[in-house]
Amino acid sequence: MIGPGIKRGTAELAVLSVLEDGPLHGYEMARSIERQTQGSLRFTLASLYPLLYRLEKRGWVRGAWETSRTGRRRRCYRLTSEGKKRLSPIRKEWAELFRALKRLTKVSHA
Amino acid sequence: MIGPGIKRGTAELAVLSVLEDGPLHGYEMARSIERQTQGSLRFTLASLYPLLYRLEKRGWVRGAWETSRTGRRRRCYRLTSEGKKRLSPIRKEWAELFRALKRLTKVSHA
DNA sequence: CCTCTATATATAGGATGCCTATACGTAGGA
DNA sequence: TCCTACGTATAGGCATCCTATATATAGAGG
Repeated sequence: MIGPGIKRGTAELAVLSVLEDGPLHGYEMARSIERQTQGSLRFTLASLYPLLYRLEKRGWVRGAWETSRTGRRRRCYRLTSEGKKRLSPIRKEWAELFRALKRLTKVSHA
Repeated sequence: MIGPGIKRGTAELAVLSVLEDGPLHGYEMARSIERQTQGSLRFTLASLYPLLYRLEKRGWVRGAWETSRTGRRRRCYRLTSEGKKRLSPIRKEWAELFRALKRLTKVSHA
């Protein structure tokens, strides 16, 4: 049974997924998601930041302030081992949603 | 670019899809969606009815009161030609979301 | 007869997640 | 000087889903 949260949480899956490939700060995450999906999926920073705070509060990601060469302060997030562990069932839930919608309708998934 | 609405509207796609196979009343829609997805996707009637009113207001479905043999009154909804026309781009948008998430993460879609 | 379950529609109220708008601030090019 | 890119942060709004509740008929079992 797919929970209610899954039908929304696209951003959560996206963020955890890009963080799996290595630490990133918020601004770069948004860019990375947009680039990797060729512009299909975009999130505003205003939705990403609160999401990152939630994820950090849960212990799925950990943020650390750093200062770039140019002296700009930014918060670099990395996936925790807890977060890595949680990603797998989330992916399974999404796969289930895909299967369900595929059965119900005729959404191609090429 | 995937619109903001698409990341939710699972119910909309589901309802329009089951109505494509023939007219149904609300209660039966919920059963049909659950059955066709083998229980993976369920909606409460409390979310389906308001959705049907919205769809009817847009002219995508049309509801008609009918009385069953047993004398029970119920509202039978059918997909309008307008609704049929709208279903196709919605499916395309979902397919795009699937592709995007597939690229981003490693959601299997078997 | 009474109660329980299935059928059937309807609305109120709440939670959540994403949005726009706005704010603050640095760096670099025109 | 102004504009764009970079970078984080919060307030306020809206849509969609949820739970809870109301109403009402049909049929089965006690």
